[in-house]
Amino acid sequence: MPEGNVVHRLARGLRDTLRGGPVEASSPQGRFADGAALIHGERLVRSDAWGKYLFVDWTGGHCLHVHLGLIGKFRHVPADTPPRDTIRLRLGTETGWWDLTGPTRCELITPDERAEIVAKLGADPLRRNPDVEGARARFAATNQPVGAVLLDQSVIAGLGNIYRAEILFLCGIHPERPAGKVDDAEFEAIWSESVRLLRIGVRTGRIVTTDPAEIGRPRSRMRPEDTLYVYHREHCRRCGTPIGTTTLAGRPIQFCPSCQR
DNA sequence: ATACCATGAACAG
DNA sequence: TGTTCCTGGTATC
Repeated sequence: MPEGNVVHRLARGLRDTLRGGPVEASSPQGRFADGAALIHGERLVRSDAWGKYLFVDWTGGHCLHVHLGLIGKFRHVPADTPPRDTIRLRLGTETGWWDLTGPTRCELITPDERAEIVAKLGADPLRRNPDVEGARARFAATNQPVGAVLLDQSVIAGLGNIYRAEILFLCGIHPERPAGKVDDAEFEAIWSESVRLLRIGVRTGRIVTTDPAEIGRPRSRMRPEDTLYVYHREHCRRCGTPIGTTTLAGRPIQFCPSCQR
């Protein structure tokens, strides 16, 4: 269940473990047998994440496009792990396997198709030159609730349901506020928190938004129930106020009625 | 054994 | 806005 941090971490993991040797590719489930056959024996050239989209380029010119969707996983497992029949794609070298299950998309695409996907994505806080001004302009131009805009991948790419709730909490902004009424300082805070939190998410491999000083232990040793302020909580982790829930962009979002205005 | 739910998004209407 | 797809851990019988 991935937000941008997971996909960027994945891109890095594939790069680090598959680089060099020819890859062994198969589709135990069968639904990607043709694609796996085309990748089989090739070498990884590039592994790249844009928001929640993963692109892996191979010698021979094939580009593998993977989107994990809500339930997809791409796990690094030991070389002796038996293949389950739900594995859409298995990639590996002697060091171990990468098993892909439950993706929304797993396909080989052309450079043009890749460019079309990337063109639709907004500023990715984890990439080099994100279009922050574009995101700012989109905020200013809409009266959609800010909580809905944060899920729109064409504005900011990589945030999901957990990050949107936590970022708005940290910025003290009520999710139903129209994005157009977010002022400049608040937009800057939303952006800088997106960058900060996603980076922590890539580094640690999980979403931790709470302040280690506030919790009293380092992120690496935080209990799961202490890692978030509002998402899926009964009470605000900071002030104890009962959490409110509303639905934005078709999905539930939690907020603290006391901390967020 | 079965039901339900989840960090997503494409598609229909 | 609602429906659909994909998997697997947990809850419930």
